[in-house]
Amino acid sequence: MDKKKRVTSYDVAKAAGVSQSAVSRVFLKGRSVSKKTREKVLTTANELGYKPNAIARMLITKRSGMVAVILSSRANINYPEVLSLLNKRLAECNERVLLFNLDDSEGLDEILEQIWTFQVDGVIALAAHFDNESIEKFKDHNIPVVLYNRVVLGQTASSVCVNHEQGIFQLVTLLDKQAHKDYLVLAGPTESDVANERLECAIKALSAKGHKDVPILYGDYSYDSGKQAFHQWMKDNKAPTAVVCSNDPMAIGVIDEARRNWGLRVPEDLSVVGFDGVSAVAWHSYQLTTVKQPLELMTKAAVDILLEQIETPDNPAQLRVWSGSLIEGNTVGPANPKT
Amino acid sequence: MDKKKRVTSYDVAKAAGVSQSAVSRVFLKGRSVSKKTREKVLTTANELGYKPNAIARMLITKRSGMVAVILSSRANINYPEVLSLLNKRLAECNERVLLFNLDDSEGLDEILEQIWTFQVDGVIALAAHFDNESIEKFKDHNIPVVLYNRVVLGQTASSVCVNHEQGIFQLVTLLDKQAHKDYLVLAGPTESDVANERLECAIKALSAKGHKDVPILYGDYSYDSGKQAFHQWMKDNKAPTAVVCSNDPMAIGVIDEARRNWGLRVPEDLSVVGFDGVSAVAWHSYQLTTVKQPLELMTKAAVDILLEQIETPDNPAQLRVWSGSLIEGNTVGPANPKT
DNA sequence: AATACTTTTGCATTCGAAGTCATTATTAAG
DNA sequence: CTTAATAATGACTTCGAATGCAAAAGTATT
Repeated sequence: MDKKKRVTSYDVAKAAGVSQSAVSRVFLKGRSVSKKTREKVLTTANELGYKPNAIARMLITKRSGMVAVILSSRANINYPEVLSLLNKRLAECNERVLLFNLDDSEGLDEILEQIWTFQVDGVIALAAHFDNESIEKFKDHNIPVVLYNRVVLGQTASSVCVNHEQGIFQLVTLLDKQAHKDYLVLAGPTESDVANERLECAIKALSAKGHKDVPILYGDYSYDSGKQAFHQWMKDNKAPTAVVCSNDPMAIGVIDEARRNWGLRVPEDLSVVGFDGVSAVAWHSYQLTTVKQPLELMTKAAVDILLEQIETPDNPAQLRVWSGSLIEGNTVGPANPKT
Repeated sequence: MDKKKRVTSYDVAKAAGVSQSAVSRVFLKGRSVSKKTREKVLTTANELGYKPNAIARMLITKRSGMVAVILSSRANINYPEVLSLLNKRLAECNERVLLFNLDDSEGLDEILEQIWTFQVDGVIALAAHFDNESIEKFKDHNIPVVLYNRVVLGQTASSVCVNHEQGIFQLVTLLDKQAHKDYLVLAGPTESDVANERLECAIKALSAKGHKDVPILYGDYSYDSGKQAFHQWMKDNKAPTAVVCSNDPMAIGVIDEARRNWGLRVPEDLSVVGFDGVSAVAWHSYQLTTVKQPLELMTKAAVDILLEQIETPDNPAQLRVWSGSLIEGNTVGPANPKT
C-alpha cells in the first residue's frame, strides 16, 4: 500500500472506458478531444485522484519544467529577494526553481554535473564567478544561461545587469558636489567579478572628477569586513571625508566603526555611500545614501530572456542593462576635514 | 544538432561493446561489474560525454532526488540562511531543493498540485501556516513532511522547532530582574502560527512574573510595522519601560522610533528584546538583546528526519525542540520610568 | 443519400535508465 | 579435473505519459 498505489493515466483510461491517449490529451491544452470524453475523463480522474506524472512527461517531452538557479550565498545580500522574485516569475511561466548553492562545500564541477543530469531547461546564474570555460560548457550542452549581474567579456551568454558605472558615477558626483577631497574606496572581494567592476567604476568616476590615487581598501562584502577595513585604515592614517563602498553592509560597517570608535559624525565629519539599496538600508539610524537596483525589472527580464532562449535557442545572446536609482539618504554631507 | 544529440547509455554500450545494462550498472554503486568492463565503460562514457539522465532514472526508481522546500518569503528574516543551510545539507545527501514560494501569487492548492506531479521525495515546510487538512493530504500521497518551526497539534507530521517558551521566558526573566513594571508586547501577524505561539509565550511568561494584562500591539514582523506600532501606542499612552517583540526587525523598528521620535534612550529609558538572532542584529548601533535559534542544528535535524522518513516511511513522526541561546546585547537596562 | 472533409479516437511506439532473470564466465573447493 | 558456488553479463521488461499515424466517427456539401 505504499508508492505503487499511484494512479496512472492507464487507470483513468480503463475506468473511463477510453484509451490512455485520450486521457493524456485531456490534460494537454490544444489537443482535440470531444467535450464528452473530456468530461468523462476529468470526472473519473478526479474520483481516482489522478495527477499527471511530471517525471514521465519530462522524459518524453524533453522539457523538465525546471530552471536551475545558482547562487553563492555570501555574495550579495539582495539574493533572497532576487530569488523570491525569480521564483515567482518563473512559476507564472510554469517553470520550477531547482536550487544550487555555489559555496565552499560543493564545487562548480559538482554543480554542473548535477545540472546536466537533471536536464534543466535553463540556468540563471547569480553573480557566481563563472569562468568563460564553464559558460562554454553550457553551450555544449545546449542549455541556455542568463547571467545576473555579471559582465561577460566574450558575450556568449545573455545577461541582465545593473549599470554599475552609471550608479557609481551618480554617487561620486554627489560627493564631488560637496567638495570632498579625501576619498577612500572600499572594494569587495577580489574574486568577485562584480566587486572588481564596481571598484573600477569607482576609480574611474573619481578620476574623472580629478581625484587620482584614491586609496583602496578591501572587504568581503560583509558588515564586519567594512568595520574592520575602516579600523585598519584609521590606525595608521588620517580620516578621509568620504568613503565609497562597494555594497551597503560594508558601508554600514564603516559608519558604525567611524561613529563608535573614532568619534566621527556621519554625515558631518564623514560621508559614506553604499551600493545595492538593500531593504535594511531603510533602517532608521542609517539612512544610507546608495543606489538601488530595480530588482523587479531585472528579475522579470532575466526570466523572459531565459524563456525566449529556451523556446528559440538560435536567438542571439542579449545583454540588458538597467540604471540604478539614486537614494539620497542622510550619509552624505559637505566636506569637513578634521585636521 | 539540437537536443537530440544527447548521449544515452545505449550509445555508450554500443561504443564500448557491452550491453546497456552493463553501462547502467557501472554508474550505480554496489552493482557487480568486473574491473575490466567498468574501465572500458568509464573511458568511452568520458569520450562521448555521457551523463546519466536523472529524469529517466527517476521514472524507474520512483525516487526523484528532489525535496520540495516551501517558504513564505515575508514570514521570517532567517529564511535565506535557513534555505542555504538546508540546501547544503540536502546536497550532501544527494537531494536537490525544488523551491516553492507560498505567497499571495500562488495559493497553497497550486503548490500542492505541483508537488504531487513532481513526485518529490519529501517536503520541508518553513512555517507556512498549513492547516492540518493539508498535512493529511501529504499523508495520503505518501510524501513525508517535516515542518520547520511550526507547532503541530495533531502531531501527524514531524517537526523541528526552537523552544519559544523557553527562549521568551529567558528574555522576560532578564527584564524582570531589572525591575520593569510597564511592559508592552509587540506580536507578529495573527495569521502566523509561530507569531501566535510567541505571543502566548510572552503573555504566559510575563504573567508568571506577576505582570498581568500587559497591552499587546500587533505588527507584521517587519521593521516598519514595529516602528508604526510603537508610534501609535505612544500617541495615546505613556511610555512603557520594556517592550517584548516577537522578532528582531520589529524590535529594531521600535528602538529607532523610540530614539528618533520620542526622545527615549535605549537601554536607559526603554528596554527592548527581540527574537530570532538574525545576523543584522550584530550591526553595531543596535546590539539587540534577543534569543538566537540554532539554525545549523535545526536544519541538519530537519534533513535527517526527512531522509529517515523517506527511507522508512512507517517510522512514527517525531518532534525535536531546541533551546535558543540568549544573546545579551545592549538593549536591556534597569527600569527607569519617565513619569 | 452519397461524397468530401474535418474532428476524434486508439494503437503502437518512444523517451532513457534500472531491475529481473536466466545464462555464461570465473573462482573456490573437493 | 570435476563440481559447486559465486560473480559478471545481456536480453527483455518496466516506469508513465506523449505523439505519429491510420482508422473511425462526425459534420457539411451537393
